[in-house]
Amino acid sequence: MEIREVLARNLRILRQAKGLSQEELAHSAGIDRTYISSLERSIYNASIDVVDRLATVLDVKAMQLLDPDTDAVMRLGREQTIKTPSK
Amino acid sequence: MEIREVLARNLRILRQAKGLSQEELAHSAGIDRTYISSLERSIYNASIDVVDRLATVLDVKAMQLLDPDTDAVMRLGREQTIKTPSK
DNA sequence: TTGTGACTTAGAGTCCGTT
DNA sequence: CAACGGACTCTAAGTCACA
Repeated sequence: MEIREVLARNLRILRQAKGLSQEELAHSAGIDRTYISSLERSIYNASIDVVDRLATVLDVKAMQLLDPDTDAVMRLGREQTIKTPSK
Repeated sequence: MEIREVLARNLRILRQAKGLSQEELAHSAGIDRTYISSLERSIYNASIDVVDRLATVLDVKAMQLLDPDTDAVMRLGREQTIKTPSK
């Protein structure tokens, strides 16, 4: 399992868990919409900087986006759905 | 704290814990010698593929190289020192 | 709303060397 | 053994048009 596929899956899981479209996520992270699409299709080896920016928007740590454990990531996604913005 | 600095520190900690030189690590991971040096000095934003290959050589998961928790990484480093190659 | 191709450019990553 | 520089190549980064 390529690391870029792990990122692709986690990205999509967490993005959908937050109810965001690729466009919304892209805008929040200051990244182009089509680039998000590319990442979710494992086209590129993202840099850790991009991973970090996406993680911030998705309310997780950068390291969690690279976690191959899908279940753990989905649990994380559900938490994020419940723990709404607040503050 | 920039993500590339986190990687830089973790890289150096784990590499030294394994008693490897930059050159040895570079060679084992199929990466250029000077590039490892650059990464440890936070010059570049590595791609997740490079992070993954380095993690493999260092006997850790890719996600652990991006862990900002220095103590956790050092504990990991000590474990790796004890649990020698074997096999 | 997303996928895809075509494109440009900034920077990742390599290879030579010296200090 | 590591830091550092220059010159190079290749791909990620970023944008646009269109299905």
